[in-house]
Amino acid sequence: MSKGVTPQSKNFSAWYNDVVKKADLAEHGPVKGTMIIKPYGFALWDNIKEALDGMIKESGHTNAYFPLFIPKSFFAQEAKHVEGFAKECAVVTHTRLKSVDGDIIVDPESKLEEEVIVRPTSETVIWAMYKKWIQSYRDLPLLINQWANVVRWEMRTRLFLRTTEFLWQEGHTAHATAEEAEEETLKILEIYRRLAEEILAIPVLIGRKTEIEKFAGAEHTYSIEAMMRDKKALQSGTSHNLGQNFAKAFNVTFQNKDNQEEMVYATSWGVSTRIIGAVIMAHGDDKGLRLPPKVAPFQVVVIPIFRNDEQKKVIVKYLNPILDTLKNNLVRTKVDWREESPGFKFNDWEMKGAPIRMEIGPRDVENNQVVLVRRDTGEKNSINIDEISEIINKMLSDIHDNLFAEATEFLRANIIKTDSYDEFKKIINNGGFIRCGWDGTSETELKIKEETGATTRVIPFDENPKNLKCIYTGKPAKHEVIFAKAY
RNA sequence: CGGGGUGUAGCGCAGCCCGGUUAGCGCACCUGCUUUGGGAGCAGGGGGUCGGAGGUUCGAAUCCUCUCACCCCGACCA
Repeated sequence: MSKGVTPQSKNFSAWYNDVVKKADLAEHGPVKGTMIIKPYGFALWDNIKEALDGMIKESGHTNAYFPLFIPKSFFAQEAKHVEGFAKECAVVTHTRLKSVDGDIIVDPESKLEEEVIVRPTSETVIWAMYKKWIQSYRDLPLLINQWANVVRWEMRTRLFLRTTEFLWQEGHTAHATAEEAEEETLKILEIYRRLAEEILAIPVLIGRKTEIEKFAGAEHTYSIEAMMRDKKALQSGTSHNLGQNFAKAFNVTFQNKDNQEEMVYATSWGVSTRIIGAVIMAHGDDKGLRLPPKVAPFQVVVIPIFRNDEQKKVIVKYLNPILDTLKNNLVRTKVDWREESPGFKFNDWEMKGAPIRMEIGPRDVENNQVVLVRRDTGEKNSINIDEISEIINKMLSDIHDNLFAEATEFLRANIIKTDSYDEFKKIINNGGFIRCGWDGTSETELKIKEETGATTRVIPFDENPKNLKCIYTGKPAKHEVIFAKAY
């Protein structure tokens, strides 16, 4: 096993790092906390992005692009927002370097009058623009999304989960009424749920964030929360109802049908490259990644097996019509012609999580068959090439369903209801989500966090606080909440 | 920012305490032959001046001073 990865059971963190590296997804950049997303990892992101972008557009949003740089003064406008981000902003103070005695230094003469902030998120620039764009109710709703990079100078970073710079989409919408903004916020949350469950095969809990956990500057925040295989939570997408906070901060008003001036209502929402971390940790096993077929860079990886050039020629000839068939069926296929042994390639593609492996050797050519091996179950079958497209399509869909079912069962089995704080502490220690009553106060939340490391993940939509008592204070519960240790 | 640690070949490390010929090892890489249905073998080969600067010394990867970077643990976070 020396060539494999650290087993999950031994050290989940080490397993994660090993897999990211060995599956060739990403590596560290030269500046602390930065990440190089390698071609295989980026192909995965591209597929996720394409799926999400499609859903965002389908629901009436259009893409645009706003600048990376934001004037410092823009951050003065929304107090809570600043408070939330001030401690992690990269600030541009100079615009030039110069060479002094062979050393490169920042040219002091190039100091900027007003420093420029590298966006940690784009609410402020976007709302400064929206002010110009919105005058009438006819300008609303304004439904814009952008794919961008943002920078948050975090203390502790981990590839995909928390990097100094990350990629994401951020949606920013403006509405005429509070109801419409709320509807939008929930509509997006549903898109995120579908992305997680229907595309990535990751079951999620959905609900509202508490005051403490909500976005800086939001009225309230909704999120999708996934359970990783170490039973910790990963917030995988958030949708914020910003109320009129940003409209007030940037003085964005419109005239309604009754000729009255009103403040605009806003939402913002985002999914980042962090979701790749969710894919890794929700499905991966000790052999490596198990990628959901809908986003796997290669859905079928072909391993040709031959002993000499003549056999290779035979395989190529045999393979060509099969590849054509798969291509016509829009199956993403890769033939691994590398000069490595088949055994090496089997392991390598298991590490990389390719959903289906197709082995083709002399035996298969002779019998008009191919060997298919499922990554999720390890199941191995010989099939006749005449049935190849139906079988592969079915298998890809089965793999998705199976990954989802497995993760759903895992989630279900590890959400525990309790009313005992002792049991709460035990469960949090061993890993798992807790569903329990909470008195609704931030004090209680903070104390629990301090004592156990667990935070509230969401107030689930299907909560039922009646007859429940707060897990900590014993007072009547205001809400039923999910507590867990989170990434 | 507090505590701990590490910088020697592309990667992972040994050597350093007790200075001394051409600085080693594993993986990776290159060439050749044999292999190839679960991580191939043998033979040959290329590549580093030891994070940086200064100092001690006949001599420094090794001792001293300064400095830079990164990693791990904490407070903060999608």
